[in-house]
Amino acid sequence: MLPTSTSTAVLKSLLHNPSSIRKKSHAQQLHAQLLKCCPAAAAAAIIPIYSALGLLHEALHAFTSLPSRPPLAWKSVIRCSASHGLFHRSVSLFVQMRASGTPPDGDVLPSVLKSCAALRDSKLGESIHGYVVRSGSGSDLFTANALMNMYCKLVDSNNGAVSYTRMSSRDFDGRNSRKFGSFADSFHLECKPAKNDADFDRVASIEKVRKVFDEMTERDVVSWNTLIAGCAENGMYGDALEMVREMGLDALKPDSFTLSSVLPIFAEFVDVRKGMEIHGFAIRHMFDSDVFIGSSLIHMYAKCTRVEYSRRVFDLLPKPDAISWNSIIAGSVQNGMFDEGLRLFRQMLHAKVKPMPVAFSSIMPACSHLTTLHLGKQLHGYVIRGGFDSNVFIASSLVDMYAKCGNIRVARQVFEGMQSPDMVSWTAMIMGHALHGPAEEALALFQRMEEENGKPNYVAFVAILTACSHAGLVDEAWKYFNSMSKDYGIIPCLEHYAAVADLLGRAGKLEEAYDFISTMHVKPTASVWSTLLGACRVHKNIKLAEKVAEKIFELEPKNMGAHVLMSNIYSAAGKWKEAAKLRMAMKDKGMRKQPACSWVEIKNKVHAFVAHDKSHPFYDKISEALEVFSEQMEREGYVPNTEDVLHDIEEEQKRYALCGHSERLAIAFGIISTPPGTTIRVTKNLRVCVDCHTATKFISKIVGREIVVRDVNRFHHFKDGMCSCGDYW
DNA sequence: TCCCTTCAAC
Repeated sequence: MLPTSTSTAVLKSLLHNPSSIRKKSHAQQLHAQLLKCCPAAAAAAIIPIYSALGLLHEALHAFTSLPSRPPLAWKSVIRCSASHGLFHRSVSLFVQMRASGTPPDGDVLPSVLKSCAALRDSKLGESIHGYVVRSGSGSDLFTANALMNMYCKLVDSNNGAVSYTRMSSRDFDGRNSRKFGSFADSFHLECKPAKNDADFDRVASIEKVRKVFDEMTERDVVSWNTLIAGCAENGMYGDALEMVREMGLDALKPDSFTLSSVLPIFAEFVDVRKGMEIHGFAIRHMFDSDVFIGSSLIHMYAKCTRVEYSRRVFDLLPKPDAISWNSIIAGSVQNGMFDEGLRLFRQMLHAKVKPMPVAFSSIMPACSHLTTLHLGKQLHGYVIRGGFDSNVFIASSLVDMYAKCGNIRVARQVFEGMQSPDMVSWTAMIMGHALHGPAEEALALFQRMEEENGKPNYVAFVAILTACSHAGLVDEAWKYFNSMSKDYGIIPCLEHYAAVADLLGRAGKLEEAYDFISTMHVKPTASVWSTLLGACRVHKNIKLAEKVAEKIFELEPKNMGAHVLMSNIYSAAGKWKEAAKLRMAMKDKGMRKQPACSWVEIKNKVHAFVAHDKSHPFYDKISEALEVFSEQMEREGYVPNTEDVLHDIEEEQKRYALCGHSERLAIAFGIISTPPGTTIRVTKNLRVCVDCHTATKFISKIVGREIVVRDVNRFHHFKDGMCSCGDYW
């Protein structure tokens, strides 16, 4: 507390030593006393103090009361605005400052440049750069660093059509460095040169950064870090790592900023060995409790599927911040630990850490995967209350969540409500329509996207090809597949090939699919072959199936799906001996068939049903309802399709077997547990069988309900006896 | 003045 009355001498000494004032109340008292003793000079004297304390409101208030504004007052409010994230204000104050004839200097330019960077305003940025050069501030270290940072941020990040060549760990080649031993060894990574226009744009922009850097007469660790981060963020990984070594030659040690810029590179390239070396370096230099490094390490380990290490790093952080929480949540979700992700999210809220907007897009996929619409809706509520709903990332993940949880209408509503959807939003929506059908919606949206949003990226093509595949649109698919590389310069990757191969197979063009897969430019995976094996079953081609199965067993000798499919193919053809042989082989290899399971969400609770499971407390009621449905269905012309029942048993038993299918139980339970007219949403871990598909169509008509079934591949919307998949799946 | 985290994927 200051004395109530301070002598002019004390006031003067306080003003000369403003860092001694650390509290808002002290600054305000000082201000009051200044106003009393020398009102004319009070405002000008107090502004730098308010600014230094981050009291923007007070500083601006004093600033507006000033009739004439000294340079220090201008600088203070400009810097304070920038540090509060008020970049527009900071820049407009700078413009006013110049108009007033006050000459800016190296003290203020860095924050102005930072504001330009944050505003992604390249025109403004370049004009400020011009000013920097003219005013001779270009040689100022801080200004030059800020200038580099600005150009890093101005690199066109709008173009999503970039796909970098990923490399495996064997492409790393350790090289010795005198200064940092094994740490510097980590920084050898050759990257393939940039391939497409977007890459060239980025490289060209980084050149501007490089030019500023090269012309600097004096460089510090920040200069190097800025350049390294700029390269790393723009995919120039090799250059980034090379520069870490170069900075060592400049006798500068990488610091925690350097490490957190390069760690994502090893995350991106999934090289846990190199990542661990950096972890070791961080520990030796006591950087490991740094939240920035911690978050990068969590991310890196998660990317390398070592979530348990991520968890250890997280647990050792003394004070995890919102970003560290988000990293561990995202890492868990991305590694399929959805429940764990949700648990951590709740824990974060419990720890009174305010989730940052991105946390919602990290956790939302957990709801999408678990099909827990009620949780997704809760999160949506939280998002709206937090005012995050205009955030494009969050809106995109909401679109995805609603689509994956079966509510394509709300997904579309959220999408249409977006101010400026980006490529991800469009892609999520197109994928949503691809999964739900009809495919025409997806095709129309793709066209709209090309008109409104410009170039589709490679994921957008995955989405549109998936849509074609789900609807059997062979010609359209070829059109997109060809135009992808011809018109957009996107090299097809496994997902594109997989979609086309899947489509050819479903359309019965089995040989064509086989040739396509055999000659594609990417090594086919077992899952690609598996789609063809599935097609062989549908189209009853045993010979090709055997050939395909062999390919799969070569790649994955214990592939469960392929064993089951192949054994079913034999059974369907009456080749019981071969089927039995395969089953025996599975037993010998210690493989167990995945049980069919379906889930239905009733009153915010998820109920699970395993085929023929009688343990549900309402089993009798469910069974009774199914019998009633069966009678009505047969009156309406339903004929059981027992083809999918592959056991060597009597027809009557087969019919009984069908009624025990898990989705049938889940649907029946949904109907008897909800008021008339309620939509039933069921998720199944396998594909729906032909008979259940037919039966569900009848049931939807009989009970007048919409029934939405999500199987491993897509959604089926049953309504009035029809299905949105058009019976093609 | 610099660094970290985020979406879409048969």
